[in-house]
Formats: sequence, structure tokens, C-alpha cells
Amino acid sequence: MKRNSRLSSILHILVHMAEKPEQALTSEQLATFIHTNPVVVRRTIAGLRDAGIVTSSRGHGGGWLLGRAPEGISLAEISAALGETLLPFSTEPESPGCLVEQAVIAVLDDFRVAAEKLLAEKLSRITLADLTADFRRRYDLIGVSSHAV
Amino acid sequence: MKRNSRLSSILHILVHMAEKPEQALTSEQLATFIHTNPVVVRRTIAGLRDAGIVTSSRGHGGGWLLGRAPEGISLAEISAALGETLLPFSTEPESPGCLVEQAVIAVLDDFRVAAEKLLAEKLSRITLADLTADFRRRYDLIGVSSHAV
DNA sequence: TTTCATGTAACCTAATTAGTTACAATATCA
DNA sequence: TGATATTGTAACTAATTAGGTTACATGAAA
Repeated sequence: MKRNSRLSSILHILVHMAEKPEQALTSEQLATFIHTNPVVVRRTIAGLRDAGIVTSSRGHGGGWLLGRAPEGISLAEISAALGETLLPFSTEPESPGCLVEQAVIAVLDDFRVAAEKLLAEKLSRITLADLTADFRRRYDLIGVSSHAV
Repeated sequence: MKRNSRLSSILHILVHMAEKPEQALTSEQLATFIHTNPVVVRRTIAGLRDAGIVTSSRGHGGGWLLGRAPEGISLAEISAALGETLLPFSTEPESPGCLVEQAVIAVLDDFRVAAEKLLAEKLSRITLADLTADFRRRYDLIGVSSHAV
């Protein structure tokens, strides 16, 4: 798994899970989808489990399942559960007492709040179901075209 | 200068420059504002020079000046000149041929394009002049309150 | 009771980025 | 013209981060 590709990797995994709704997939299987290893997968989706987006079970036949229907899982929730900020610029004061810095930080933080709200709204309108639908379109298209050839 | 604080650090520098419009400030002076060293400053604002946001001159009495009036310098330009993306999630394919991944990347890229447009619009409406105005408000406020005490 | 799976801590490694050193190029001033 | 001040930039070092790996405890099913 490359750097900064956590969101897309996890979505990749979730769509595969959505395509096999009744079959628990192991960390091992999920890891192969995104070319990494099981421990990284478990570590990464631990937050999704805490958010109820997925469930896990141990032991023989165990593994991972979606916590609810894909229609009820938005990208906003997933992104939040990964604990990543979409706007990763820092506004930590480094010169306490400098009014110039305070002004910069104030403006930047205002921007951040407004921007995060906008992005969260956009992301909340995209669900896992939208991704699976897009996948199926592609799948059907390939099916048709390879049939045609 | 901490990680991920390039944008706020550079804004910090630019506001200081805007407050001394006729005086060329050296990399050394700029570096002290953001607690780093001159080479890091030169390296970091090289992009701003290329974009015409600042100008530099060598030799005795040389240093850095704003390339134009603060009213004409937007945060969108500054951010772009720094070469940073506001939405740093990767959508590089890691499993070429996987339709699930392709669907994920397509949706994510659509989101990114729309989001970047929104953010750029918001940032283009904030100028360096807004930051200096905010700074001066703070400055006057402190002046008044310390006078009152 | 054996096997299969997650949970998690601890450590290793690779990648990134800031910091540093060194020096060439250039401009000013005495 | 020579001394000094300044940017430009390459090359290297150090610190930080995040992914990868190993090890093992916990728990569930056959």
C-alpha cells in the first residue's frame, strides 16, 4: 500500500466486501487486494470497526463483514473513521505572541472549518452503494465488449 | 518550521513583508520569523518568485519584496505556487486491471476535481490584504487594551 | 485440542522533508 | 578594485512519519 492511499485502499476493500455480503473475508484476503499484509489491514480498519462500518469475528470461519448495507455507509463516515483530515495543513502556533501569526492562523482556521464542512457534505452524499454500482457498470461493460470481440 | 506548516509559515512571512512594503527583507530576517534558516526560506519561496508573488535581489541591500500589492495576491495563488495539493489522498492505481479499484479511483477523482474547484474558489477570495487587515485589527486592539491597563 | 482467525505491541525499514554546509554568482559600497 | 552582503543551488545529514514485519496472546470453531 502506497503512502496517502489509505482512503482509496480501504474503499477498494469495502467494495470487495460489499460484493460478497454473506462471506466473511479474512485480513489475509483483504490484504491481497491492496498488496499489503494482514496486520496493516487490521490496524487500518480498526477505526472502521469502532465506527460500526465493519464487524470482525475471530476463529475458524471468522473475518470481516460490512456492519450495515452499502447504502447506509457514506464516504464521509469512512474518511472520518480513518482518522485522516482532508486538509492536512498545520495551524499550530510556532511563535506565540506574534500577532501576524495569530492573524494568519485565524484566517486559515476559518477557511478550514468552512472547507471541511463543504467536503464532508459532498462526501456524505456518496455511499458505498454508489461505488459498487459504478463497479458493476464497468463489469457489465467489459462483459459485453469481450463478448462482442 | 514544523511539518505541514508551509502554508501558514509562508503567509506569516508575506504579511511581514506586506507591513514593510518598501524594505527588502533578507532570507535571514524572514527565517527568524518562522524559526528556520535562510536556505529553507529561499528554497520554499522560490516557487512564489517564479509566480511573481515576490521578487528577490542579490547583493548588498538585497532581499525580498512583494511582487505586487497585497490586494492582488490571493491565497489560491500562494497555495498553488507552493506546489502543495490541498487534498493529498492518492488515487494512483496499484492493481491495474482490477475493476473495483478502477471504480473507486473514478469516483474519488471526480470528488477531487469538484472539491479542488470549490477550495480554489474559496481561497481566491482571500487576499494578503485581508490578512494584513486582520493583523492590524489585532494590533490596534492590543494597543487599546494595554493603554487601558 | 488443534486449527484458524483477530488484536496488538514492538520493532524494522523506506520515504519524505526539514535542516545544514558549502560555494558560486551577483550586487553594492568604500 | 577589493571587501562585503546577499541570493541560488547542490549535496549531504537528521528527524519524522508511515508502512511492513515479527511475535504472541486471545478467542472461536471443528
